[in-house]
Amino acid sequence: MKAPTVDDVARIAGVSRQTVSNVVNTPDIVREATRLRVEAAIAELGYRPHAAARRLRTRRSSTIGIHLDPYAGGISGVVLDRFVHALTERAGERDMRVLLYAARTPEEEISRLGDLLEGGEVDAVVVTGTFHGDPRTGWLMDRALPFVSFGRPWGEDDVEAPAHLWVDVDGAAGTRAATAHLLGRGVSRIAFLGWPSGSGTGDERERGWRESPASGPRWVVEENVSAARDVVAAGLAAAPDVAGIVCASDSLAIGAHLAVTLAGRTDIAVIGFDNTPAVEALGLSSVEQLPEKVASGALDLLMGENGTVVSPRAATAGTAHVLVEPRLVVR
Amino acid sequence: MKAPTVDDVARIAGVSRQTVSNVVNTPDIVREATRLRVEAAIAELGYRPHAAARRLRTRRSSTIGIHLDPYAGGISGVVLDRFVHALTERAGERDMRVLLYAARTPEEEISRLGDLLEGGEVDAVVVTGTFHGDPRTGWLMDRALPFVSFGRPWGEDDVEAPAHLWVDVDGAAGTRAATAHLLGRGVSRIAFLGWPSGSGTGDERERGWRESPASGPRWVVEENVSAARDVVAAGLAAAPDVAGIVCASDSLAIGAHLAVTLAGRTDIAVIGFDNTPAVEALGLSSVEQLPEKVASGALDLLMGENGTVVSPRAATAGTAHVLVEPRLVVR
DNA sequence: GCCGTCTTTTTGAACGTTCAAATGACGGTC
DNA sequence: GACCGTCATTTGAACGTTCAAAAAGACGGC
Repeated sequence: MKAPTVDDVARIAGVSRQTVSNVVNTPDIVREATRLRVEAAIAELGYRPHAAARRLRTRRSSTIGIHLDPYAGGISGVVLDRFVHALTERAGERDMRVLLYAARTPEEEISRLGDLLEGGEVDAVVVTGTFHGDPRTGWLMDRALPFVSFGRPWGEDDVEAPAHLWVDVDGAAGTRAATAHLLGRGVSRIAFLGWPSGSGTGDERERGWRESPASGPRWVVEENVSAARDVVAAGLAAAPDVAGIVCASDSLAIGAHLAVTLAGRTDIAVIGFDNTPAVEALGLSSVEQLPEKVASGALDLLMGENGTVVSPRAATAGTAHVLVEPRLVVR
Repeated sequence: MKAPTVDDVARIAGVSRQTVSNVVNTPDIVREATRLRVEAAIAELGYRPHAAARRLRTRRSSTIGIHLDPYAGGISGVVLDRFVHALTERAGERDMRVLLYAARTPEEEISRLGDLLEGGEVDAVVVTGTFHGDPRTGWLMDRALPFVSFGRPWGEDDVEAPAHLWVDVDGAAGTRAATAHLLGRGVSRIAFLGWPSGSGTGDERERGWRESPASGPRWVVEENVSAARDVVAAGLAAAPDVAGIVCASDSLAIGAHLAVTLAGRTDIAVIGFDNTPAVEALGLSSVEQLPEKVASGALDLLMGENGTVVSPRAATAGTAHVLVEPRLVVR
């Protein structure tokens, strides 16, 4: 009843331990006849390599860690979840596993990161939701631990001289596309509904609208559907000629949609950001972040274009980040 | 620059390997003075136990595997994602990790399950989205591999003589509560908007409404917002006295909500199922599945009430499943 | 038949931990 | 003072794999 080991397979096939190992890991260096004999023995016994023994010897876990925030309940979590899905699929293609870990605070997360990385539980981690002055990235860099962040290193550096590997979505390009789409349909008075200044992500998204040849008010509100509805209702009353609203998130877009519907102004086009199931259900257009591309980019940075082993790219300008161009989904 | 091992710590603290191991794993059997000395040495060197070595020796990975479906894009994925979040948090409290794996078909999933469980990569798995005649559960049972399913073993058995460990949400109780809520508010003509018969989950949810003292039509449609909208629009035209709609999912509820709004019948109450961010944003009531309780239940079944080691409960009647009573969130 | 080269296979050791059993220290009892 | 029991600590071995180096085989040329 005990699980078979390389030795058991070797005995049956009449070869040595190491040859069995070679058949499993580097079949091309084994003579064909031998290989077939060993493969038959493996099949007969139902042999599976023991992951822990392999990890111990190779000092690789073939596992990537990713943090899950305490579930916020809001719409925003959906993008992260889609990213986790995509990461799992892409990682599987490279014979990698994805391990989740939970932490409520950056401090708790740092402690977890230490356990996981220095204990050899994971080979690298993906840090999500970075913010200005994030203690996690600094801690990881000090120890030269392999990681990539989903979200750029706000403020500290940028595209020119990256402080570390990162992947991000080009928020400005997203809102620029949304604004251009409305302009192309003859809408000229286009408002932007965004968050208070100071969040890197929000400022980026606003920039794509501001730099477009569109005129219209800028409305500001916290991430909250009913607050957004009220702000838009008031804004429309003050500026009734607005004919399109570009929003920094789908939550805000839903609020705007409600205000527009209640005011009977269904002629006004509302565009969201994140393309969550909620706006899909409501038939609103939205900017799609393409989490699949973000996931592929993260793995490329950590493992090289086609690598199956973690060996992070050096953080030198130009190749140390991936900036994904989002796509406008028109409905 | 090499990572310190138990031996390094032992040398500094002037004790043996095993004593260091005891300080880490069973501190109470070590004399206080010794323990403090060892702890100081651990802190000084920044020692972390090497996960792979521990796993190899103990033959435990302290890891639970969970499958992620290919991302469907729809609203339904949200419940599973919340469950994964909750499972990760609860598992962390018991010193357990959660490993994700992807698979597109049941066959591919079975192959993955074999690798993970028999290779010692995970101690147990959580199988989600079980269906009638599911090949995965049978395969796992044949090999006596530890697992629990989120979703009951439809058809093959049930509460009386469980075939395996399972956790599920009591769908009938959810729609019963929704119907009762409407009845309590004086609404008597209550329709049910559900899926075609045959899916265990859908039939359960319908049952909670059918067994309630409510009269009203039963409308059937695939899981699709615009199809639901059309069905409800037609249904309301035929039965204008309907004053409440209980739905089998939030997607259907959004469709119903759209139909109700377009028909100007905002007096009609619509209740969804899953309490996703989308219906929250729209201000609809919905039945909340409480994924946190499902996650706790799954771990209780796999590890015992307070255990920190996987040792699945025997599948004997009464204690081999957890049926979570959902909660109606009124908006 | 022997040598050199290249390919294929085998051998010994090591990865870092914990289990199981042995040893040592210390009081208490007869 | 010898013996016993309890508690604290140490010792040797084992978990299953792959690395690095050594050995054996195959093959052609002379």
